[in-house]
Amino acid sequence: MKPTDRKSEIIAIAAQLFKEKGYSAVTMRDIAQAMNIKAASLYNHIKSKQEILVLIIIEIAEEFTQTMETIVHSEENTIQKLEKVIQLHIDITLRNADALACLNNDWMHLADAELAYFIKMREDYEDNFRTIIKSGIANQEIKNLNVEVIIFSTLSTLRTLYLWYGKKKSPNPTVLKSNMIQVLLNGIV
Amino acid sequence: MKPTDRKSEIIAIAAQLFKEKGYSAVTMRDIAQAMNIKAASLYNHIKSKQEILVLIIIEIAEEFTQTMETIVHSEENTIQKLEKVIQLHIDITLRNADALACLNNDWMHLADAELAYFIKMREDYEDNFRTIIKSGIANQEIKNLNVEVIIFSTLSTLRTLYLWYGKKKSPNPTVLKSNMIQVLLNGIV
DNA sequence: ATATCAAACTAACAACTGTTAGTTTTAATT
DNA sequence: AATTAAAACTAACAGTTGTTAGTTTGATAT
Repeated sequence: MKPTDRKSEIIAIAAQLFKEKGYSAVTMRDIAQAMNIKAASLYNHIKSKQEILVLIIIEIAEEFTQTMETIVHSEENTIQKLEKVIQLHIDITLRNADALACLNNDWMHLADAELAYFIKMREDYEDNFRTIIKSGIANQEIKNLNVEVIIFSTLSTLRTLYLWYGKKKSPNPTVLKSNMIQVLLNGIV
Repeated sequence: MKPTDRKSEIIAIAAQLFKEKGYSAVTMRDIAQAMNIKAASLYNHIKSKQEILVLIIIEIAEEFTQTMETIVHSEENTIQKLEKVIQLHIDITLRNADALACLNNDWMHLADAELAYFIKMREDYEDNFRTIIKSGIANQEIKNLNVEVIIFSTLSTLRTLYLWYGKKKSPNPTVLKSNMIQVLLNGIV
């Protein structure tokens, strides 16, 4: 019935719980109970609670980083690049909203090497986004507004999509994408 | 030197710590240490850790609720109302970014009555926002796009302002407000 | 000087935390 | 039927958690 192995199940369930209550508020016993096993049994599959967090966050962060790298170096115009970025966020949100919530809220509970790695990826991502916007302003494809405000308002929306998707009133993916492009690029007025 | 009483100091320091690590990851000993006292001494001023959370979140939530109520019932046009909402979020972010972070990330750790009260306020806030947008679309002051997408992208940006404000690259409040209005209302293209 | 009171302290608690060690169960392979 | 290995179990640990009880300190008012 379930083609995924036990470790993947643990990670999926943990991500779900982390989304609801946050990493620190979720105990190994909570995760175990959600799987109908005892906490100690989890350690047959994973090394530590930390490892679960790392596996949830880093994979997704790398996907963002790599796809953004591809987009920024492509030959498309600014508008097309921004549409690709919007698509990227919508895709990952639809595929793994729980992990995305975890990445957004619990990244600071990563330790040492992984924390540094994550922060580096996030900075690179924002720098690439900034490059797209600046070049768009230079070409006059984008209005000459404060670059940081543009980056911040766009990324804020895309990063918190997971909060809204799944609500009863939220539109289907196709409508979401086209309306999101309209709202973020052309405004609402 | 400090006109605030001890209880207010505890709440301010706790909000700061909650912002950095989240409610569950911050211990009473952490809060005490940041004040150079022992954990038990905190209980001369506050009833419980829960009470700290309630005091941080509810006051701000009520301010949002009340001001939004005033805005939605005012005689201004849709654009003016939206500008007032943007101003509201910027004002509170500048005045109390820590509490805002706490409201956004830790509201689910409220208990019972306060949790229900908070959720009610948040729903009312969103409903009032929806009313403004719908009436704006009806008047043709606002484009006829998906209402939920408009609400979600605007509120996402305004709610996470605290994440960006204070960064070195962030603009001063006046520039922030005018650019934010431009970006959110008229778009970037 | 004495009394007062807020605000600090020490000491301790019972419950809960992540994790380990060693054992038993379960199911597939030989 | 015997062997193996994955995956569950019980029991326990050392450290941390929020909180309480009772005591001492230090400044202010009498």
